[in-house]
Order: sequence, then structure tokens, then C-alpha cells
Amino acid sequence: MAQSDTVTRILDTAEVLFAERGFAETSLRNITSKARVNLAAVNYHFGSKKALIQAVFARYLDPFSERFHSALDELEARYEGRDIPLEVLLETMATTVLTVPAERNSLKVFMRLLGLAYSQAQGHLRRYIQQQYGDVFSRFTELVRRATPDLPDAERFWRLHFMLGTVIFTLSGLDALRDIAEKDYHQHVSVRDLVRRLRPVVVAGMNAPLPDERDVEHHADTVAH
Amino acid sequence: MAQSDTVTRILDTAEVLFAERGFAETSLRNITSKARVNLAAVNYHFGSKKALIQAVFARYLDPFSERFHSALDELEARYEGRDIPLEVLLETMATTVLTVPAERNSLKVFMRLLGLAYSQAQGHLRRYIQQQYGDVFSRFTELVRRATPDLPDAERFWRLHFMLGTVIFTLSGLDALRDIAEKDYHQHVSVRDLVRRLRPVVVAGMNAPLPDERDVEHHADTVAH
DNA sequence: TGTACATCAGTGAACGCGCGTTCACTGATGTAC
DNA sequence: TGTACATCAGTGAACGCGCGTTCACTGATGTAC
Repeated sequence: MAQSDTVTRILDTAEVLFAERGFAETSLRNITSKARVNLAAVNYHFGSKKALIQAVFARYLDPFSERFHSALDELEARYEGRDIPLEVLLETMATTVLTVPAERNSLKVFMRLLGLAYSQAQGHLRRYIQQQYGDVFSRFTELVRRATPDLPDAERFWRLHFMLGTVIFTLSGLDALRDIAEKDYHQHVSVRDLVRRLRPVVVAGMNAPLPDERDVEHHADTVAH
Repeated sequence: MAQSDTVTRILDTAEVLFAERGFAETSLRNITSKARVNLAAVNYHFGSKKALIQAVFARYLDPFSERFHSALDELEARYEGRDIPLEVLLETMATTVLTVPAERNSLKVFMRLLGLAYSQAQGHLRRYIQQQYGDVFSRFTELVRRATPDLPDAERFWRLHFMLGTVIFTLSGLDALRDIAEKDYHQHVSVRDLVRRLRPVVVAGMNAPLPDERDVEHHADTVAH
């Protein structure tokens, strides 16, 4: 066994199991037995389960953030200080997301992991991602800000997250949805096909008319907390 | 203690803890100690942790599906066989979702639970929801079909799920997003406020132009699986 | 009205189990002299 | 070239812990006669 083949085997197995069942539901024994690796090897190489989870993310997010940064560099150079159109920014992000996992396991796993990062409690994970990759996201949102000067800041913030929700939710729940879609419409759906369908929806959502101000205080907010 | 006050106390506490931390991360000991109830009471009244989880969902989804059915009855009567506009259908769904938890704990909890139902592995839960509440969802999608006759079936299917993703993702990840939003914009965001912001985005997304057919086979699908 | 019995909500303690982590140890490889 | 030592990946077994569940039991209330 080559040096630290073990590390790779652990990461490869862990990312698949985490994506399938979540972090709490995947035990180190699940991972190490499937990877045919000693149980203690996880703690030996990574230190803890938490650190393993972060390492799994880093293996996707490090190349992603690096490439996204250089894609944005290129874009800024090309537009020489002029505002980059929203469609181009979204397209660039989509392209980068699509290229990263081509060398890794699969886009499905990448998206499921992103979905879990959002939805599972795992506070440490959100903090880690925020801290490690917050800058590239900030850079992107700043460019989006310049591309949509008429959108109020808060509105743009929320719409970006709506958009993120659409994409992550769809691509991370892909398997279940794909099954239903194929059963109902006898039509195969590839990830690229979905991205193609997502594009006009996302663009239309970002460019939607502003919400009606009169709605704001129609009713008292009856929700606790 | 009145008869089966215990049952209510368990459900009230469980739904909050489940919403906060997920199912696997919430132990029966967490629930029973916070509810000041005997540990064995959960198994006595519900039979198992799984059954407790389903009971928590039923307490929201039973009234929801009942009300949504009657709201749709009303709508169909009002439109006397004519197609109901998409906006009206979406509005009706939103209104129903908003009224249900007004009597319960909070909308936030309801949405977090829906988000968890989608994102956590918990196969039994998705099956349970599908089986118990699938009919009302089918009825709704059929009405949406009639309201959008120009949308190809597959396109409508995907857009409905895009929309679902946006709403569930946003409302279930609300706390984290709200924190960021308040930090950045010093502006409190209520759930009703978010629903108001979601409306035009969702409508625009559903009515977006069809995807460009030429994109379909621009590149081979390089993604594994 | 009184007694015997059944029902039922709730309890306290224990069960076995799988979990993440730790630790003393092995055995191969590299380095110094 | 040979020997002593250090480094490092990996291992096997055990640690204590918290988990969901079970079980024998209690004590209050309702029912039959």
C-alpha cells in the first residue's frame, strides 16, 4: 500500500457515505470497514470525526475557490472595470461548479455535501466554511451587486440565497427527483440538462419585480421568537 | 397533571428540539428531561422514536392537508370549472402554510421540519409523508398543470421542485440566514416578510422563458453516475 | 355502600449496543556515524 | 558496509459514554356485583 493511500481511501469512502446518509448517521466504523482500513486510522490521520468532515469539504472547496477566483480574475480583466452582466456571473459560477467534481467523485456528492452543510445542525461546519471560503463568496456577491444596481441590498441578499436554495436543493435531492421524473416522463435527465433548465428560472428570479410594499404589514407577525 | 398532558409536553418539546438539531442529534433523554417527563414515557405513549417523529409531523400535516383540501374545494367552486390562475394557486398554498402553525408552535419549526424531511436520510419519514399526504400534493400539481397549459410537463415538474427548493431551503435555514442578514443590514426579518419577498421570485421563476434548446447537447455529460 | 378486580398513565432501573476516542504496540523505512 | 536509533503509518483491543428500549412495578381511577 503506497504511502497514505489510506488517507485517500478514507476520504473517498467518507464523502460517499456522508452524502448518502448525513454526518451523524455515518459512523467511523461504517467508513473504515467499507474502506477496508483500520478504525483507529481516522483518528490517527485526521484527529477526530469533525476534522474528517472538514477535510472532505476541503477536498472539494479548495479547488473550487481557487478556480472561481481565477475565473473572476479573467472576467474582471476582460471587462476592464465595466460591470459584468449578471448572466455572465451566474454562468461563470455554474461552469466552475461543474468543472470541479469532474476530477473528483461526482457532482451529486458535491451538491449533497453543500446541502448538508446548510441543513444539518453542525455549527462547526458552517463556521469552518464561512471562515475558509467566505472571501470568494464575498467577492462574487460584490460583483453581483454591481451587476444589479437597482436591487436594494437586502433584496439582493435574499434573492441570492433563494437562488442558492433552488440549486442546492435540486441538485442535492437529485436522485429522488430524477426517479420520479423518469417514471412520469420517460425522459433521462442529466445534471447538465438540469443546469440548462435552472438557468432561465434563476435569471428570472433574480430579475423579478420588487415585492409589493403594501404587503409588509398586512398582518401582525404571529410567529414566536 | 391532566390526562395525557404528558403526550402534549413530549410533542411540544420534541418538535422544537428536532427542528433545532435534527432527529439523530436529539436523544429521547434530551426531550424527556427538557419536558420534565419520564424517559420511558415516550416509548409508552408512542412506541418508538420513529413513531414520535411521525407524530410530530402529523400534528402539523394533518391540519395542513385538511385545510389545503378545503381551500382548494373553495377555489374550484369559485372558479366553476375555469382554470385557476397560477398566482392564486400559489397564494392559496402560501396562506394555508402560514395559517397552520399560527395555532401551533411556530412557522419556523414547521419549515425546519419540512426541510429535515427532505434532507435527512430518514427514508421512513419520506415514505410516511408521501403515503399520508401525497394525494393533496397531487391535487395541487394537477391544478397547476391546468393553470400553465403552455409549459411542457417535464418543465413544470422541474420548476415546481425548483420553487419548493427555494421556499423550503430558505425557510428551514432561516436562522443562519437571518443572523447574517441582520448583521449586514441591521434589519429584522420576519417569516411573513420573507414570504412577501419570495412571492415575486417564485412567480417569475415559474413564468421564466423556456430554456434554450440549443444548449441541450453543447457538451457531453462528463459527470459520473 | 362496600369490595374485588381491571385498566391505564406513569416510573425507576437496568439492558445490550454502537459510538468516538485512546493507548500501547508493531514493523517498515530512513538517517547518522 | 554495518549498527543503533528515530520516525512514522498503521493496528488491535479496550475505554467510558450515551443511546433506544424493556420490564417489573406503583398508584390512581373506573367498573361490576
